[in-house]
Amino acid sequence: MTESLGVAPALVRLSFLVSSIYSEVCAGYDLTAPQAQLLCVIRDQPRGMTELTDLLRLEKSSVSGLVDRVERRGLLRRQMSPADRRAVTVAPTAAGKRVTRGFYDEITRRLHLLVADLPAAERDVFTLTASRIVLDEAVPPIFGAAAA
Amino acid sequence: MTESLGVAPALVRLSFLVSSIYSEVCAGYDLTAPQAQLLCVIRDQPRGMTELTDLLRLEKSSVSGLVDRVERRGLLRRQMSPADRRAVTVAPTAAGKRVTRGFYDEITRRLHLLVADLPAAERDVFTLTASRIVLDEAVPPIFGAAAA
DNA sequence: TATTGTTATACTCTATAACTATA
DNA sequence: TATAGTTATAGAGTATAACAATA
Repeated sequence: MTESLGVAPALVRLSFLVSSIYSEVCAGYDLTAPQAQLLCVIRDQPRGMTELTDLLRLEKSSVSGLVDRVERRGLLRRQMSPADRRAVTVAPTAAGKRVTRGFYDEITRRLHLLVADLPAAERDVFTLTASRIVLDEAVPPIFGAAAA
Repeated sequence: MTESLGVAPALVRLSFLVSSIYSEVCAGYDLTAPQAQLLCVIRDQPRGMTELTDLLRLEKSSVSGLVDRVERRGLLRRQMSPADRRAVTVAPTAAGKRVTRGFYDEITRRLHLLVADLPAAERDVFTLTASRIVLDEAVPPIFGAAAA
């Protein structure tokens, strides 16, 4: 039997734990957490800079710099939009896709391990409640498919 | 009825959400997230630099710099240890205690709001499972009381 | 005028490596 | 020698403000 923490300590510590695992896996791919997040966001479809601003919740100048650094590593490229000559689209390169897939799969594996010891029913209920919270709060799809 | 995400997307997005709220509240107190975390960790008792290294999972030089910046704002002070003349103890000032209390209470309030719309039973089960995970994984007590 | 994006600047955060002082 | 902590350095991340180009 476990003593329950309060809601706030439980959430803050869980967030700290997940972030730690995320960063640990990032390091294995020579990525920083923001870089990995960017790659995950453009995984399914190319995105414009303004769109990335919303998804990552960063200022546009921050996105510019972040895209610069990942581009310099050859993991993504900027594409000019034919329709709007101001606009830029960001898409992963072949190397970027490989890295993203490896990273994504390993994160998934590591997080499954985190709940592996729980009874299946408890695990499912927990995941469902967490899903409810993030869907209710309109958290951007920074990991996993955009829609259900 | 909500469609459930997978375990990994649910956890990653929940962590992103909690971090966003954490940072938002930090901004209201003119703190960065690492600074607030430091203040929360020394809230209940003074800590040595090496101890902070373990609690915050940072290198000692990172802790030095972080303590420098919070000290410069007058929110904590370094105290010499009488027993070991190499050792330093970090404790909040009166101003630091006030800021920490305000920050802590607001984070708590904001996170309670996050689960306020859930049925009480679901909320309790969710909190218990989250507690189990973080206690099993020996997450450092970066928020809330150290022990149960 | 509004929008898209970049650049300049400044500060925080973090790690690695080298260092000082004490145990 | 080992431990506690700081300093030097370098790079990533971020925001604000000013800017250029296009719509």
